[in-house]
Amino acid sequence: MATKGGKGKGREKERMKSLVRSIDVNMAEVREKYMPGVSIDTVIFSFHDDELKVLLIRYGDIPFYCLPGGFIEKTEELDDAALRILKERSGIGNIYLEQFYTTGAVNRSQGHMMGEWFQELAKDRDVKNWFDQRFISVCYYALIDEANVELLSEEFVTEMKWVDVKKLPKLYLDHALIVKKAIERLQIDLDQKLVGFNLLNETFTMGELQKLYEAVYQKAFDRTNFQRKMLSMNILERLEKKYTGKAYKAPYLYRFISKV
Amino acid sequence: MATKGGKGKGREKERMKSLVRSIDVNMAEVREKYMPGVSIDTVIFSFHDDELKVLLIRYGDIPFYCLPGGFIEKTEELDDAALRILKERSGIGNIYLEQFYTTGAVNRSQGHMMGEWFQELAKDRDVKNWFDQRFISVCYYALIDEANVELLSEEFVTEMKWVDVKKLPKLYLDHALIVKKAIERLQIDLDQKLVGFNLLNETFTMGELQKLYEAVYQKAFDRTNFQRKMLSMNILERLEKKYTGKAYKAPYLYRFISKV
DNA sequence: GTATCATTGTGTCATAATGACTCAATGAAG
DNA sequence: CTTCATTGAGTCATTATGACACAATGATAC
Repeated sequence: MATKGGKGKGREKERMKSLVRSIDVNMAEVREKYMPGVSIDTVIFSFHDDELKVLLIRYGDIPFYCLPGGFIEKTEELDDAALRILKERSGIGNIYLEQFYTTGAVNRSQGHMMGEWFQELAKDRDVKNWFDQRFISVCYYALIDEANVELLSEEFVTEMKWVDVKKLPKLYLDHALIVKKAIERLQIDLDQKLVGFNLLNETFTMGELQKLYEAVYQKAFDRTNFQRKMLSMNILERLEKKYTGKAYKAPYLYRFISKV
Repeated sequence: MATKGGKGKGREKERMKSLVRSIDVNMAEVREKYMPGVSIDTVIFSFHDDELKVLLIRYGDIPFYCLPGGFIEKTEELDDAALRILKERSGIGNIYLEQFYTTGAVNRSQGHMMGEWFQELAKDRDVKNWFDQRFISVCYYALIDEANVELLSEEFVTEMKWVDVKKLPKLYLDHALIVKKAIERLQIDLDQKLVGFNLLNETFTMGELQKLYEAVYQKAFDRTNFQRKMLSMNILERLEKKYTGKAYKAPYLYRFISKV
């Protein structure tokens, strides 16, 4: 996906603090600033064209995709770090975000030459030792509305795109496993915590809501029973009808009412 | 609870590898061996006298209790580290063990003088810097049968006991929060994964099973409906009656059949 | 205007699950 | 033999669920 320009100096400044920028500063500063051996990865879901998608990025010429991730400042809360990283990567904040898994495979950093790749990107600065560390990664997932997001890619990010979870390319290390775990967690949370808020527009039709559920659970539901169940939960407010211009009955629009 | 003696040289050797022993070896070796800034804490549940209990330990003269915890070797998988630490603390292995949360509050190590306490225990070795690190702790929970466990306390462990989750004393840092999160997770898992296996004897009565559920969910269930639900799941095998010597009808004994 | 058609909203029906009960059976003590 | 706490099983009303049927609707084709 093509990189879109930032909107102002504020945003540019934020970008300066990011993971990838960090390899451009003095390594001593990085070691001073960040927790060693611990990282954060985020699985950012969106829902578009009836597909559940995750945000993937690629650095430099590295031939595989990564989940947006970063490091934890020594004086920063875990949740805050995840929010900051998410903000830096996708440009948005104020989002539903949940920790769901911590991965720490010993070989996470082996066989992938991440150190070499970033060393190449960073040129004469010594970053290899940093990236060759074994990282224990605390994983969060987030849901965003693809339509409301302006993707801001960073200096060393050569690609950034939404990918259907059913068509994942080769991913960095165990990131495919992380996505799998995130979907499992999303399935549990979708019903219980009504996290669908962020994956749909403010208003939506019952059919759209059902397609979201079907994308997340990767199975079909009976249309009428689905509608009955959703309505019986008393979390939807029925609005006016939506005239689509299509040759069939106009569906009602709904909105979540339990924002509280 | 009084410390019970180990059974042999093998067990003694295992104890040598533990967290607390580690402060007795050269700090350079500790820094070489373990991941910096990352720890593991375990919430070990047992069920006895109708109470859900957690295992707490106390080091030296430190005036508050801790969850059994330890550090992760640089070449060790996270799950393996948790198993090892659990083995070292409680003496048992081969147990249901699940990661459920990672905590990393910045002030986890502040205001508690953990560095000072351990420095005192370790005498002339420099351990303060290690224990004054900010630790991000990956938390696991485990279920064990209190009756089958021989508690082995270690050199610097002055106390080790089972405590009713409803009567927790002052705990180290955010360990009370960790216990709370563990119970929440246990409530979710108990039904779905039938983890009750390890909290009861091989055979048990329906009343005992109900009391376990009531202790975990901290609410009462209707006796007859509970029995109906359990029996309808087809996971229990009815055995002979249990003659308790009490002045009432003898209940049946049951056993889980879905060990597969 | 009228017919057509995909889609939507509502209703039916059988079955399963659940919560609140009743009631007989039982095992030991007095 | 009576008493009594406890246990196992059953009843009944209510709610939830899965599989359908069917009418309503909004645009298009004629």
